[in-house]
Amino acid sequence: MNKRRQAAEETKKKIVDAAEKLIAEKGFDNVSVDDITSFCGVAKGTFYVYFKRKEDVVQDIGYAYFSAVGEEILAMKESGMAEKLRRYSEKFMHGVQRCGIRICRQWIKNVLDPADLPENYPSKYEFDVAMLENILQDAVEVGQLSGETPVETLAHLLISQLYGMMTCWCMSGGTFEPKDWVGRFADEQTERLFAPYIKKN
Amino acid sequence: MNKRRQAAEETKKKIVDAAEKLIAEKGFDNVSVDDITSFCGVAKGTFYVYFKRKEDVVQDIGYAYFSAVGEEILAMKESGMAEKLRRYSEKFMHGVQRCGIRICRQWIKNVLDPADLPENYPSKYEFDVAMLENILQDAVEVGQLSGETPVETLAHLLISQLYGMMTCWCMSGGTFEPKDWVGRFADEQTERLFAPYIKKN
Amino acid sequence: MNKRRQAAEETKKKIVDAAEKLIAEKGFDNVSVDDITSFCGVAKGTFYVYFKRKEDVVQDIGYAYFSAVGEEILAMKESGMAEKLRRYSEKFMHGVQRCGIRICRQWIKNVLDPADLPENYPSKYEFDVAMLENILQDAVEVGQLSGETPVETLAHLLISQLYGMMTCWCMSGGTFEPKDWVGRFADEQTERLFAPYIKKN
Amino acid sequence: MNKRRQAAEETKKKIVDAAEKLIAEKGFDNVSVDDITSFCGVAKGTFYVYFKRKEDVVQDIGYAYFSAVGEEILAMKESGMAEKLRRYSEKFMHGVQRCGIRICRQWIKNVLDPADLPENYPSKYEFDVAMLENILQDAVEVGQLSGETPVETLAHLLISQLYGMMTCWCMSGGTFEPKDWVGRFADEQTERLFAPYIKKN
DNA sequence: GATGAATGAGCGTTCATTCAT
DNA sequence: GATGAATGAACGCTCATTCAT
Repeated sequence: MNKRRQAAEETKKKIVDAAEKLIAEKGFDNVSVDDITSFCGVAKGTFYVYFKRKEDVVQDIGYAYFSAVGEEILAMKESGMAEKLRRYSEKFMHGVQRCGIRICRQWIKNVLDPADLPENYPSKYEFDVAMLENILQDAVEVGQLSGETPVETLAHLLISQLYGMMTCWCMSGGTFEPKDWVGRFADEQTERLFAPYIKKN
Repeated sequence: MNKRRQAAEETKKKIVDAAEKLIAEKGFDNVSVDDITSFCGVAKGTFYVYFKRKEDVVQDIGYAYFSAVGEEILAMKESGMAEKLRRYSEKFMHGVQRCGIRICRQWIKNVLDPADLPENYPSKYEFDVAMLENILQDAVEVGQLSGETPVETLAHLLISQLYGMMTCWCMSGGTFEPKDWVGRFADEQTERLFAPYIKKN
Repeated sequence: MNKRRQAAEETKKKIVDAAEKLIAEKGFDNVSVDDITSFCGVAKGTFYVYFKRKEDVVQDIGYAYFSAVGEEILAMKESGMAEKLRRYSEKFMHGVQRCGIRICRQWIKNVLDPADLPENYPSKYEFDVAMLENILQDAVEVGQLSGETPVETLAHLLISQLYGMMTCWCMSGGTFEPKDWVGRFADEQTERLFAPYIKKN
Repeated sequence: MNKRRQAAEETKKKIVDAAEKLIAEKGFDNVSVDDITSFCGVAKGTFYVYFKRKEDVVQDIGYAYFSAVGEEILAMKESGMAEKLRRYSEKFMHGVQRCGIRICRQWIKNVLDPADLPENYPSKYEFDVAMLENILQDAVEVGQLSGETPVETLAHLLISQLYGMMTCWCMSGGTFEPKDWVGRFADEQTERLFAPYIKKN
């Protein structure tokens, strides 16, 4: 039933939101599953209906935001490739700042030490790559990128750069302004990366 | 007897050094008391001979360094008050950088959340204030500061500023250079703070 | 309606078959309800439509086989009582071997520790006794056993013997050949048990 | 202190004895650490002072018996090698029977699936091999076995045979009489194995 | 002062079972 | 009848802390 499904979605959202709030505040290690579930009024076991392991909830934090970014870029029909990429990078780093250091730290940790993630459980990194692949594939189809564009490789490369920036930002404790870096990246690195495949018209 | 005292001092130092090394490397939460004691080859219980709680060991990290700083300033018989204060701040922040973020974070945590510290167990913050009071009191006695100098208040104020800087440095992940800040502080804030009490001669 | 009934019967069979396969392979304790239901493609809750507790599914394993045995004996119109009993015992132990130790162990466990079985949920033991009672009652009616035959008592006694053998076989890990034992039993114990009530003709 | 040590030894024994009793009765999977510790009146955590993991306690069951066997064989100064080996095998299998199937099953499981045993935690298998090596080495030194005897290899071979018998005995549910097998082994296999190294005098 | 055995609260995780849809 | 989201008790294990020796 649609209603059942919707209720479940809401429960999951309650858990993710509680996790986001508590982890951003106290750090991943200082928040227990019990804290999260009792904060949002569900049973402890319910957490494990939605996440195989405590760590996995972190992957879902910011999901709504980052999904919306993907949609937004796909909707930019009038814009050139360079602009799309710059906007994507900007929005991405904005999301990073929005989620905060503690959560980013956990994202990075999960990438560095993927442990035994169940197959059908994509890390945030994989989610991000997949979304960018979508964007690039779409650009190929509407003729903004050439048919030879190595979509997968480029997606990995750009996302890696963004994760690198996120990491630096975390390690720096959040001082430097990612927007400045993004500016430089979009104008230099990224453009150089994509230049060979961008079609002029 | 002296020998026993000395042996005890050495045991404590072994523990503190082990704690410093391990915490700096892995973070306070990821180091257990067992890790610390087995690393330096003493029994678990010995830890609690010297520290009431696991957190307390952090207060002693850097103790030797910060003590030496105090001694050094007191020995600067020829220098003016402004120079002493500037030097103190510089050395202080140098010690902060030397101990590293993970340890500073724990210092700050202990100040923010003093919990149920046993009365006769001064936090690092209190230790630092007391030392600065010593320095200021000495300056009053040698006539560098006026007899009306609110020693305690000023000590708290300056240490607070330094702790503020330490906090910023931690939150920034260690990027910005505290020395620059110290320069400005010593020249402006600190001087303004102490100006009314500094005696000209 | 008939169709619905049939569909339900099939669902139940799917569950029992999955349970049989998995339990025989891994043992009752190492198979979860989730394992069973996801193995046969039904929802977790469906299991509880058919069984009040996880343990109860074991009672239904081999049901088809043991039912068929009962039918077969009832159909042996031409045979004498001794032959019927011997055939029943043989077939019974054959079914036991067929289901395997792990499942038998669980049958025995359920008999030994009936816990809070819901009233209308006969254990396999009760099912077996009831079936044998049917066979004996039929024999009384066709004149093979005297009217004084204590049907219920005898059924319990014989089934107990067979369960004893099953238990021995389980405890022995399945080495000795139950058929040999059955041979001796049918010829000695069983015959002596039933002798007073078997009518000669 | 000796007293402390002794008290600890007793605590460990209490735990092992409780584990032996409960596991032999209900099987490893149906006994929790809580069951064991509360049965013998110690705190849950105490269990983990002595054993890294729940499984490890099984390795210590029967320890006293098997140690005594080793001592006994070493004390058989007057006996020939063949007799020593036969006695060892007999006593070993007697110990196996004494501990019961459920515990043997767990021993075998731990050998088959050593998981991540900590280095200094020998499995029962390793303990048994080491003890037999001792016995053989002693025999070499007193001149019963030649200097060329491949002590380690032979120890492994004989223990493997005994474990093979234990496994068969478990799988058979305990029916066949290990003593008979041992008889044959000691007379045939074992003697053939050791024959080339036994010195006649 | 030093020890290390003992403690017990707390954590992450599993899973049989319930029940509204 | 079938579903699957929700539950909560129970488990294995960790670890800061206490205390008799």
